[in-house]
Amino acid sequence: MSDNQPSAEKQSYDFAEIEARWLPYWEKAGTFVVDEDDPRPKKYVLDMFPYPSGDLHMGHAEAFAMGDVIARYERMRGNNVLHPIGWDSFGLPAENAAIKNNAHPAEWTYRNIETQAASFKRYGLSMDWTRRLHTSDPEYYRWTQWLFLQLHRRGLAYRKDAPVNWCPSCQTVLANEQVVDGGCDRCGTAVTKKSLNQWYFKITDYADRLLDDMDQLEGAWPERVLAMQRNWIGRSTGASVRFQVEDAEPIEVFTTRPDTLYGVTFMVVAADAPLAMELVTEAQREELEAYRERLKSVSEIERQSADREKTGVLLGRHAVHPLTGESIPIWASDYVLADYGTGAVMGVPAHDQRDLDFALTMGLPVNVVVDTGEEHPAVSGTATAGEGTAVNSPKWEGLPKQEAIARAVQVLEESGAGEATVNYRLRDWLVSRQRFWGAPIPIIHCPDCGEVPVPEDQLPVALPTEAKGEDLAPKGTSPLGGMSEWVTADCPACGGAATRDTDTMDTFVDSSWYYLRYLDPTSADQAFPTEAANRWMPVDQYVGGVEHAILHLLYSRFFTKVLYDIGLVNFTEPFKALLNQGQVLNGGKAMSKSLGNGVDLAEQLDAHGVDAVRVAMVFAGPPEDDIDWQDMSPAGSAKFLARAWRVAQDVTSSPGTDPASGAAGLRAAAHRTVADAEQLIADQKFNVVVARLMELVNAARKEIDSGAGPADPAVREAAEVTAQLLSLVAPYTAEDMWAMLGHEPSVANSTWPQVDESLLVQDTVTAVVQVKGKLRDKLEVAPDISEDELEAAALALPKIQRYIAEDGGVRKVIVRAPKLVNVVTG
RNA sequence: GCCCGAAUGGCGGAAUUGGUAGACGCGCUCGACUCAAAAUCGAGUACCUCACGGUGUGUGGGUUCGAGUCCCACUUCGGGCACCA
Repeated sequence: MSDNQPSAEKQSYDFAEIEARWLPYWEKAGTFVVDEDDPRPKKYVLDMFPYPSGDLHMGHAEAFAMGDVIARYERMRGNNVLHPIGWDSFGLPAENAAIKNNAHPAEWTYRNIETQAASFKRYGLSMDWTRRLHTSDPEYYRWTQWLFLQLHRRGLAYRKDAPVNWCPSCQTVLANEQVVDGGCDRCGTAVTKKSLNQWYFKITDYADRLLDDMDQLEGAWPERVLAMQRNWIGRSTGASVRFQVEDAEPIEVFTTRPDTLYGVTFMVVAADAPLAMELVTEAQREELEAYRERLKSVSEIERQSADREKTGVLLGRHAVHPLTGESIPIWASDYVLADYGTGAVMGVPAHDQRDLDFALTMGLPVNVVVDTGEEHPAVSGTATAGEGTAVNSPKWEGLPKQEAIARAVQVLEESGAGEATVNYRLRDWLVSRQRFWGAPIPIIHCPDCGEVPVPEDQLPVALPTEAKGEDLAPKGTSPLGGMSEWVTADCPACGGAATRDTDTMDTFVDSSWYYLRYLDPTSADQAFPTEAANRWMPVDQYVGGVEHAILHLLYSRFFTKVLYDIGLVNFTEPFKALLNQGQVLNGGKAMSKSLGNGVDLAEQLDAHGVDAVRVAMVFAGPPEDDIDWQDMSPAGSAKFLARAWRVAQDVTSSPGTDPASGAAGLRAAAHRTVADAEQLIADQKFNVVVARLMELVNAARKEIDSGAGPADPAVREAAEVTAQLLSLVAPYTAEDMWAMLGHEPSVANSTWPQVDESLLVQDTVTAVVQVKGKLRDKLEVAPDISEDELEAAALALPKIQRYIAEDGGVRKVIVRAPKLVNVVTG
């Protein structure tokens, strides 16, 4: 290793030279390649894989710096660490670039991947590059298709006609989760509704498990992510109630407030649901059709606005109240959602604000059936939805809310008019897309046999490689549909002429299982090896942005549960712990081209060095907080790194020197730093780890310059500890220090320093003396001082005696030996 | 509207279980070295007060010998969901 040792004469810290020395070394030595047969405990540390949009940016730099701290720490702690990298490489931007440049999306995609890969390597991440994967490789999406077929086989992938979210700009459908504030989450265009036949995954079958299994994640996932998922799944308990209808099928509704049943004065069905057309009388048909026509021009953003004026059409038909036999008018309105519950609701205007707004607009009666002590809703305009006592409700008169609900359910069940029900906000996952650059859905449509899965041995259904430019332009139907040679296929069942399904899968399908593919990314026999999955999974630490709090994480959790049910894995949650790193802002705002406040990562790396940028990222604040580039100082970080490096350079003792005889103060500082770092890393306070390291470097500097001198064994010990701890954040500098100190590379594979507990025991501790809770004096005492001794010493202090005399004597003394005495006077 | 989270010097942020508020860094001031500069090293830096001392962790209350930390009410900011019956 003599090649790697800097020459003996003093040089100055040169990050470029240090980077040039170690980057090729790690690659050549395979420092971070995982040994599957390593018997040590496993740790799977995973960063959310990037989308290849141009080069890496500041956000990547932060997130991957955090993940690498954890991976490197776990490695030095004696674990066999799997820390892989790959690319989420299907998706729209590649397709748009291809249309613009008259090229195939693969060109843009793989060029960007190479750029990013080179940047990731330069960034010094402790990745196992041999496991690299790309979701757009046929070798990968073959298995995405295979998984689709497994879901299909179990009835979890199905097609239905339904109103779907449609982005007029991207010319494709969107999942519910991809509609943000009524707009497309990619381009922001207002989403419209369109009735289409589309593929869905039946995630709703897993709603309960997705909720209940969150118990496993409690404490290890950010609370807000768990809250968002709970909210998204939105379980509400209540009752189904059936209302008989004159000359038609009964209408079933869902309600969370069956106790308000006596307050029903009307019913409403979703105007855009087929049910409305079924119920409408001939006399009202024309009016309903006109209303439905008007609704088509209303954007989702408008429609979702809660304070919008209520509109609706009377259907001319009446339902029968199941308890009173009263006749109830049925309306159609757009304030009722077609795809939640049954698409119909019972209107209880007194106790539901939306129903009240509707009733007041249409002049419908408002009957109070829960006495909450508030003003009559018809007068106040505010529905009373809170706690209260049932009134005008013969079968549960006088009961408080919760009891009334229970009683109402019982009454409904006895009368056969309804039963207790659970409803979810979660909808099935719409997975088909009318775009080119994704995994084709492996289904063949046969005029005789219908929907036929592509046989597994014929996977992958590969994308055409010659398509380019205008071939890929969005047309409202999949571009694949225009490639007739590709579309034509023989039916696998009957051999007759048939056509391929021309839609591709949502890219979130690709990313729902990639963490399993890393376990054997090149396998041509299986999606992933079950044995290795059960050994490596679940991921011990997942790191990524909070923007995936719902979509990707929910889908991955769903996939894992499906795989568990199929018997392919023996765990039910994919990610044991989750760290959401914050964003890198500039001037309080997210960096963006339109604001012109972007900071180029490569320029910063050139100017300050990789390590300085990484230290700046980690030191700027707690990992989960947003950090602002304006508040950061990569130059300051570089200064610290140079300081640390010089400490190692100044060490004159030989490697292997016994530290026992070294300066006691510095030894204690070094061991205290290691002990603190362990706790701080467990608490994910990486910024404080850096602060502690700065203190240690300062202490070592002082010892060298004005203490025991550079030859003191404690200086070597401190330098070694610094190199090891620093390697979590600044791998290049640390590696160079480690080599200067005469050790074999790599510091990344060195053993985490052992804390000598006896060095942490201090000779004296500072006891604070308070009078009535205010700090008045301090005492240096032995750590094992008795309470009586400490009290006596404190009371004997002249300053304290003065306060006692002034304040009228001692009333009480609280002693917490050896840290504190509080004298209560008066 | 509902659900989460946050608020500490000029700035980013520290502060196991309630027990020295402001670690560490940035910035700023001064000094050493230098012909000079850079780099480096050292000292100082919450606020008020000449000082003794006093005041201080978004606001107002409370619990406690003692509160940044616990409880109640509120304010502001950030995030999520939202006509989900």
